[in-house]
Amino acid sequence: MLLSVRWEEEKYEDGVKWKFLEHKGPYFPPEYHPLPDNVHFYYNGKKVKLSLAAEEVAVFFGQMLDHEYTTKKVFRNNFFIDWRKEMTDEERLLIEDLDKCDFGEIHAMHKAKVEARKNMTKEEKLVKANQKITDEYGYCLLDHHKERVGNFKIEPPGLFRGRGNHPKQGMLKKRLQPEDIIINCSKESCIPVPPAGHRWKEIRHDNTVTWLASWTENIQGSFKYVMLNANSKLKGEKDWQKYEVARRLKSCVDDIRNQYLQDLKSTDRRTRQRAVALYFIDKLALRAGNEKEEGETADTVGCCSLRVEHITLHEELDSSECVVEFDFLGKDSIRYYNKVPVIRKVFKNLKLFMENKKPGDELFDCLNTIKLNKHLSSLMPGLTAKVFRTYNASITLQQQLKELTNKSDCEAEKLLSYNRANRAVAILCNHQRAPPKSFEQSMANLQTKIDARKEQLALAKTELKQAKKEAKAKGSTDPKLVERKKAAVKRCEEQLLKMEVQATDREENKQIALGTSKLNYLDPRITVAWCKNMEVPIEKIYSKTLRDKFAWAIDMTDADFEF
DNA sequence: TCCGGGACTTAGAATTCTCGGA
DNA sequence: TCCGAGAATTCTAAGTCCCGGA
Repeated sequence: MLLSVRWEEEKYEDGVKWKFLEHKGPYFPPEYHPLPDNVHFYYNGKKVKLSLAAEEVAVFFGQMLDHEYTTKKVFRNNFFIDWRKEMTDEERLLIEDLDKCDFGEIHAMHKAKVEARKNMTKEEKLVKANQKITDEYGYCLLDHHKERVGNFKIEPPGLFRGRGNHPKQGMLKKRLQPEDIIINCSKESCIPVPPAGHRWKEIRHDNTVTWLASWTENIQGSFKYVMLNANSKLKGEKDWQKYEVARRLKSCVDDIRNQYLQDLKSTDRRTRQRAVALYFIDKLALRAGNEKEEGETADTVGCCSLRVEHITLHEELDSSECVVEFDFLGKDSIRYYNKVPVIRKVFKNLKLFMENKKPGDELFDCLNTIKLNKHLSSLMPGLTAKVFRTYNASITLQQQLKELTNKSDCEAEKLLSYNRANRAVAILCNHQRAPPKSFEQSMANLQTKIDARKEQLALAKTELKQAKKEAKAKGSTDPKLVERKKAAVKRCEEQLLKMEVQATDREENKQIALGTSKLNYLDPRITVAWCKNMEVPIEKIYSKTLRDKFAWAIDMTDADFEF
């Protein structure tokens, strides 16, 4: 196991990220194995033996049959177009309608495989073989340190699963070959050996970047990278820097806020648009909102790319004045819906920006993220729109923890408070999740348990009373009986409280994802300091992976740390 | 100033693992 | 000991932001 690295050892020269990098190259997924003889594909009711290439793609679809994706028109169309490209001329001539395709046996085979795997022992699941792959490909040597590689496995082929209403969903993600992969490593290192009979696309020695391998993905034409694990020195240092920038914002945020409040009155429309956008980014933790290529991705927006149709102005709503109602799809097509009272100057500006525009027109027609970030970096070096999210998330956690936790609380209560503070951040950042499938059932189960425990407690109390009475009346035959009964009542009460707290926590968490903010937005030093103050073990908050990732913070943080 | 390429962080879903209760 | 729910981890899509060239 790797030990966490200390950070003071060496400072990198400006622009040079590393001096020595050696690795084995990425791991390629196994080749496609043809279907067994008893599994068939049918077209129009007739058995059809597909060519290997077409069969592989058919299997991708067949495996997904339970998924909603396969019912969507766009997904089906894209899949069918790409599938036909893999077919032989003969197959193409025959298979002309996806609706006439029967993947039933392929689907059944897949389900049976999944089921069989469930019942396998660890050995059968090839745990050891997988460990061997990790041992061989999962590590690299970076400036004399052995470091874990994050995603050392090349992405297997499959059907593209874009989020939301993605125009390219269902397209074929092609199998990657070594010939597609660029390797990056030191000149003087052992160059990774490509799989037998293959060669790499290119070998590069660029020490100003942190990736070990890269390729161009065939759906959007974007780059993909093999990079280091989050617990690596390189990533850890970057993470630390991110929070230091956010802390610097803390020291000048008042000035910046005053500035944009002033700018709301500017005679220059561009300045006023920038000020309103900044007001949203600061107050609502909206993302910057880069421009996107139309038709290439799902239609989502952030602050700068908001359109008129995404907001509704209410002079008065629910006894508040100047309310802006937001309704748009953000990153990952997650809906942002919020009704926010704003100051009058913002409200008036919004009205002006919306004048004479159609619903599909840009709200901030004189603004984009480049202009916004240029302005921000002039106010503070390193300041960009996303720093506000980090800053507001972390400061909110710190404030909420102060407000909610008492040293005298029991551990379960402290953890509930922590989760509530975490939740406040997740709500601010709009981190949502689909409610777990079995949510209602599991809540009901928990309630049943709580009820049972309540009965048990009542019984224990009665027994205690009885024992006391008997002890008083005739001097007990068992002198420790009362003590034992007392302990039983106490135990019962503790268990009941724990369950009730758990139920509250779970209910409040139904549609909220805490993980994203914990992983990306909350300065871990706030949490480490809180744990020390509250005498809560860090393991209660951070999983093993998070403790590794935040090793730098766990090492360096004292109880008196202030964000 | 605009544009596209490039590198990196952030995101929810899918998959795998683990642990507590029957 | 077995099972299943929930936690942890993995996966990879989808953002942000910077840079360099025209």
